[in-house]
Amino acid sequence: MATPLPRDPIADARLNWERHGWSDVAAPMAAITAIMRTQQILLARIEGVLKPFGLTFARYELLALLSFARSGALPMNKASALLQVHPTSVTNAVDRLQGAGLVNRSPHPTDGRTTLIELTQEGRTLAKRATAALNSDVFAQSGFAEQDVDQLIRILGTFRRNAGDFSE
Amino acid sequence: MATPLPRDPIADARLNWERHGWSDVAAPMAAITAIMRTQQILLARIEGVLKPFGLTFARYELLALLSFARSGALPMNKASALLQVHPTSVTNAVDRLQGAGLVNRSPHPTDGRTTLIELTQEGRTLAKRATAALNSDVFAQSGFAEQDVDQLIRILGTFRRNAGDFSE
DNA sequence: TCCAAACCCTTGGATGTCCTAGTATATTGC
DNA sequence: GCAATATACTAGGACATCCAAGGGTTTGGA
Repeated sequence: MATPLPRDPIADARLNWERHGWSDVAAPMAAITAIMRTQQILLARIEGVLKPFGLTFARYELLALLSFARSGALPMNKASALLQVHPTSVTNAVDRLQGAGLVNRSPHPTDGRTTLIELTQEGRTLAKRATAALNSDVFAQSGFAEQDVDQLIRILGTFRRNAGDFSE
Repeated sequence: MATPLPRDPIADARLNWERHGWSDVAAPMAAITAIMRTQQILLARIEGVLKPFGLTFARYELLALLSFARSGALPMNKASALLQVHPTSVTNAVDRLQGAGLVNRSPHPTDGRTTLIELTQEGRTLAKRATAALNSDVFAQSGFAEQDVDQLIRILGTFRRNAGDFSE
């Protein structure tokens, strides 16, 4: 980990915004920049925990998604929609997971366009172990106070709904 | 924009966590996943606004940082520290900005190891225009309620300090 | 029935991030 | 004063993401 900066760079950016007469958007700018930076920190932690398993976050997410599907299999376009990433990203992740023997591709029984991704036994086992590691090493020590976790879920949930992620 | 999902995938993930007996970490898991997804949405918006200027977010951040430096110039290692990205990422961004005529590299007057990045006149102008676009098209319509912006700044500020971003 | 439009996946290209290693310059300690 | 250590930047490689384009499969309207 790098040496801490003497001052908060995002707070400084906010001051710069105010100095330049953009006070009306300085706070949202700071909040959005903080989200970007926080994501970066969390991603680094997650990748660090997953590295010993030979997984990246993208691959883990796919593995976890499959492990929660009753049949252990999902169409690629379904996975793309649920993970909210571009179809090519799923193709990429499946290629690597398949290369590692964690998933298999199989044709859809009724739709010739669709490819199903299914967990292998090793894939299911690895997903379980990786999840346990994330639970204990990241989620159980998130660094957020309990009531702040609730605030985040509420605030970001509203944001995501307004952004068109889901309708419900 | 893709069609909204009928259900919130993160809320579903949380239910899955609870069903598997991980209730104690289900909420932080949901909060962290929400941060990842929110970052993705915001980044896409920002990149969309910057695209007409021929900028990406990474390049914009560097340009903006330089525009706030009194002299319009910074050592690369300083930029790396303030933007909190790897030095090679700064090298990459400077290469492209320099290719576009927006910044120049110049030797540090007293330290032969150090390279200064300085804004060109076009760089300064473009930074100004891009910032105006972000202010009006992203930050002024962030989608966060005013009090939620304050909550985010507080919660994420505490998190970043605890994560070692800054000491203050 | 049949062809155009819609849909699904993959390939190829551009960008960004990080890591590791290598070169050059400064600083430190003996 | 000089060797050992530290610092600064860059080159090459692995991954991830997106976009654009292409080939195969389905669907739906004329």
